Amino acid sequence: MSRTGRHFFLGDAVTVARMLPGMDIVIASDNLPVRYMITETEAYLGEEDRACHASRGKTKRTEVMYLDGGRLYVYFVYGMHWMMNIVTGPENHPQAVLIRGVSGFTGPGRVTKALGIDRSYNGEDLTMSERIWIEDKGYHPELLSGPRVGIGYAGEPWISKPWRFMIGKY
DNA sequence: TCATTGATTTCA
DNA sequence: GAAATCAATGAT
Repeated sequence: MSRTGRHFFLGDAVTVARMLPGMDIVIASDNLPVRYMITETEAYLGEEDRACHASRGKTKRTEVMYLDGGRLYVYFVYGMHWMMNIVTGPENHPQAVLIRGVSGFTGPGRVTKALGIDRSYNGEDLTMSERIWIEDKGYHPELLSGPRVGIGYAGEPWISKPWRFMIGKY
């Protein structure tokens, strides 16, 4: 059992998004570690990417994405759902990977509900935290990819970028 | 297909 | 300040 360190998260969001499915999120909020295998991710790639929240510059909400990779970017949307993202890339390269699914829970809102993720996890450092981290068990299955969900406002070419990844095969 | 729901952002 | 927006979900 080994916690994934900083180096892994300094890669670009697409690279990290492709590596995460098959890896585990370990959450120890009640002092008892519980593992969930990541099954689906999406990459949001910097200020250029109109679908990325950082495309309109640094704000109070997006500032955590400007730190170096390995931290959580957690935000609230539609008045009811928390979204959990992992910040990637070096400092001042705002990128993140949305966790869309884990074993047993499909959909980003359901994932955060299952894991008990809320605002208190925003900025949490996955390389240091006592309550949440990532482990690589060496399982890296074949992935399917496709366009990201719910970002029609971003326009082309961003709508069509195949930056959604999920475990599966044809 | 529609209602829900409130923080964040944008516009004035 | 007020108005619009929104990485979604569950019910109808």
